[in-house]
Amino acid sequence: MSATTLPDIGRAAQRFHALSDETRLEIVRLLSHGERCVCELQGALDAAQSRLSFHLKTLKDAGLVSDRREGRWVYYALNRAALDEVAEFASDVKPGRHAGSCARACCG
Amino acid sequence: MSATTLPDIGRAAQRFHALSDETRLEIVRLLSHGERCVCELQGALDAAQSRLSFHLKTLKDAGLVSDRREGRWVYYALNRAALDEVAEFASDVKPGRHAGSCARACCG
DNA sequence: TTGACACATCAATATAAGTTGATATGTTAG
DNA sequence: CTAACATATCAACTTATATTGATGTGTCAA
Repeated sequence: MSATTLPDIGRAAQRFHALSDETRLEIVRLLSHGERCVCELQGALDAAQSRLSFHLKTLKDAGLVSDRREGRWVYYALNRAALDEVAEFASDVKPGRHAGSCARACCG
Repeated sequence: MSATTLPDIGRAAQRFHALSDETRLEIVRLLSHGERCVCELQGALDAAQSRLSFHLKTLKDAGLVSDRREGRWVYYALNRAALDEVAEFASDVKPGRHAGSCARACCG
């Protein structure tokens, strides 16, 4: 991922959007300790079940988490690759990474 | 910034939200080449002026850009520290960083 | 000091996202 | 087979965001 050819800016926006909600960030924080089923998250966050389900779907659609059914439980886990992409975007875009290669590039 | 004490989750959400819009990501991409005045961005993005102004304010409120007036122009530039924080969040939260230290932590 | 320029702000509107409560689906225990 | 559980989905509603066009503010040049 290079800053000159940012891939799929729409996909990046979707990932950032998934991370733009406090409830979802709490979920991510909890999942950073390992996979969890919905009911565990529910207990930890004290959130209505349908609400949690909605946020998990948002995270999943953005590729940030994956889910896995085990019996009646569904376990969610963070997707490391997607988080890498997020971090990569942020560092690729930092000024200085272009070493003056394109002083007035992109702006007419 | 450590994952066990994610600072100000609200602030993180605000930063991610600022990055959750394609127009704003384009702005960020342009600014990654160096500071730009609004009219340059306007030309590059073919966006209405008030629209651009709105998005720049969103980025500024989130601390992702700073502005500087020079004569009649206002130049915007990326804020490296804020981008660092974004990248840091993404990497702090990656599974594996907790090395089994808290197997079932946080979940009752 | 007037006019043009660069930008910000506002009000109105349109669209998207989040919450809630109810219902549906799949799974397991009895 | 049925009841209970874990989760997903849906419809209705509320709230937040984005877009547009108009107006306001600061700055410069003539």
